[in-house]
Amino acid sequence: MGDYGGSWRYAGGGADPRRPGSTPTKRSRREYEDGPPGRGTYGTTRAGDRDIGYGARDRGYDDRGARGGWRDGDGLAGGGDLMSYGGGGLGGNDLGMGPGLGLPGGGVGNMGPLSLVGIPDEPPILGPGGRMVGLDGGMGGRAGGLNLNGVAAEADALRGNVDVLPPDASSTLFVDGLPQDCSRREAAHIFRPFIGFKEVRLVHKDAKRVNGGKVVLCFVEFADARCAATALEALQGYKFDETDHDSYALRLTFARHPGPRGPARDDPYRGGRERGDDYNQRPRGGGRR
DNA sequence: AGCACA
Repeated sequence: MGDYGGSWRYAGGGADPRRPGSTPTKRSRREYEDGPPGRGTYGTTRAGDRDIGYGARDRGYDDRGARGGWRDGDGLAGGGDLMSYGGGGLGGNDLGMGPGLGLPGGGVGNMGPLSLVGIPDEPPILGPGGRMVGLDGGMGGRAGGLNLNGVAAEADALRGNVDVLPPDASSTLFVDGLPQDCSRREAAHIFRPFIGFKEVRLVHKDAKRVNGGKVVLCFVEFADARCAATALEALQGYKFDETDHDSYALRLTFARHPGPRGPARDDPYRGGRERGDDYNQRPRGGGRR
């Protein structure tokens, strides 16, 4: 029962970037980066309808992605490579969220964070987008005609109901509860499927308890707060081993001091987003030069 | 509950 549970929603229901007809070629990718900063139309939230279950937690999303056909590039960053996901290109199963849309420099803007949760071993599901929130930027039209295969609940969940983000929302997630031996690569696999994912930073700290060992903290950078929020909600409580009830469950919050190292200083997108006060106040580069 | 990197 976190603070965020159900109290807000986020833009879901983007079109699947890989859907035919709007194939994100390298050329068209540029368009995505220029999505209008506007708010889009926030759908109303239906009260009581929680647990969107983007599937990250209840579908076999963990390992298949990791071992499947990732084309890894550098293996960790979200941006850059139009990888074919699960080896499938358009065949998307898995989460179907937009890894194919790894945007360099974080340009997702307010595109619906999720295209759609894939259903393993189901035919490809295209972006729901019944109502696409603020996605007019460059997807080349609305995502009509989806094929939801009659999964009504899924459709509802993905329709893209949005409320405002929590006040402390930021583009950086703080993730706790990773196993000690979790590698950066492994952590990145968890978040990469989410649109707007950029980077994972692992931090090894000593546990508070003296007898405790190390604890692994994780900071995940997203293109914007809404993308982060989507991942937060979807992965909250995510268990590494869902068969083992005692296994690690992720706890995700927004980072207290979102200090995105990126976007790079020359990234034009940088100006479009508000930054925390203390970030700007923070001394940079140690004094005079 | 636990928050680092530049």
